[in-house]
Amino acid sequence: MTPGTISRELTIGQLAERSGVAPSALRFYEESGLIDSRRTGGNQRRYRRETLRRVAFIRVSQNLGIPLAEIRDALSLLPNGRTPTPEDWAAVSERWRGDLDARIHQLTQLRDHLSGCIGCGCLSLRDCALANPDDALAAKGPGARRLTGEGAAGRARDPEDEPPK
Amino acid sequence: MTPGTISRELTIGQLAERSGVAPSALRFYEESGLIDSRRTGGNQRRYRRETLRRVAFIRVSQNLGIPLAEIRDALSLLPNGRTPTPEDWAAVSERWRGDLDARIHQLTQLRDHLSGCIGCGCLSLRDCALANPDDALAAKGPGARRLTGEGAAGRARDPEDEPPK
DNA sequence: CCGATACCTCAACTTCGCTCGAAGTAGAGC
DNA sequence: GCTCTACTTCGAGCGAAGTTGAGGTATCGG
Repeated sequence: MTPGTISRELTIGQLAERSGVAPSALRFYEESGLIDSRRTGGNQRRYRRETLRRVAFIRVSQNLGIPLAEIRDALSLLPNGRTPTPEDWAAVSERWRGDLDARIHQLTQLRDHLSGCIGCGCLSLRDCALANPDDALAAKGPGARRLTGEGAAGRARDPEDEPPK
Repeated sequence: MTPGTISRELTIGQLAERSGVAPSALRFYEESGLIDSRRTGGNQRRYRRETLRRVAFIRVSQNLGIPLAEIRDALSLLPNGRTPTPEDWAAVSERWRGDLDARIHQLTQLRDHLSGCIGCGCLSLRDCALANPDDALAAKGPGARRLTGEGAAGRARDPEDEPPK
């Protein structure tokens, strides 16, 4: 390589270090179709620098509680071939906006009512939307728990269950 | 049973129906020390009605992304023997307050900056706190993913990775 | 008193998101 | 050319949060 031309590609170790994601996880992401790489003559992975951005997006999204499969779908909106522009990224991010809004709303409600609600009998839920994961968001909310659809924690109001005092 | 004296206890089926949580899950919670029951002569479970409230709390907390082990710890603050008062519940709920506040803050930041941030290079993170799960909350944030400590998604800023256009 | 339905235990299996180890190969520095 | 480290694949295992099924027992309504 001529001087001044630094390698614009990353090895898996470099990508791991810079993204803070373990090589094993990166291989796993690749296997799952979230990122891709080209191979050297000796079968080693080389990543475009842009992949750093992809990995960052993946971690942020995971943090949001979105499963990898869904993140993969979102990433598939990015152009292949061409390096994504800020506009491309904005379009992808837009996907989470609704989730994000709903989730913030839900958590805010929860914060403002949780303590009182549990004690008072409201958290026997039903109308109290707090614990109510019937909306799509809550179901996909935090994490790998694909609460298997169906009204989890619904209809629990119990007139006979009034706390003492 | 004398008429007028309705059974104040619930079978597992009744608890399941009213809480929206499957019997298998309730047995699992019991095994994990989150709820308890007395047994009939024939070895069947009978739950105090108060358990409904406990289960509701469990689901709400899970929804927050808190693992069962931690929920168990929180629930252990409730008095044993005596039926919890609203004040008891408030104390338990107080435990999540910090998490809740931090999480809301994080998601709000994310919402307000996500699109721009990813495209602009900021989401190569480091200073941009958005994807940064170094704080305790994010780690325990969504779900069963105990991101194994260590700065996941840190130091990824790359001056050489400027998007085109 | 009988039968239907709901319950019991226990072990095995599932999904997600990885990690670990073994056995072997590539590539960079001296 | 040699060595050392970083890489490769593959299969197994893990932890969380349950579900499923087999084989057996309670309890309730008629």
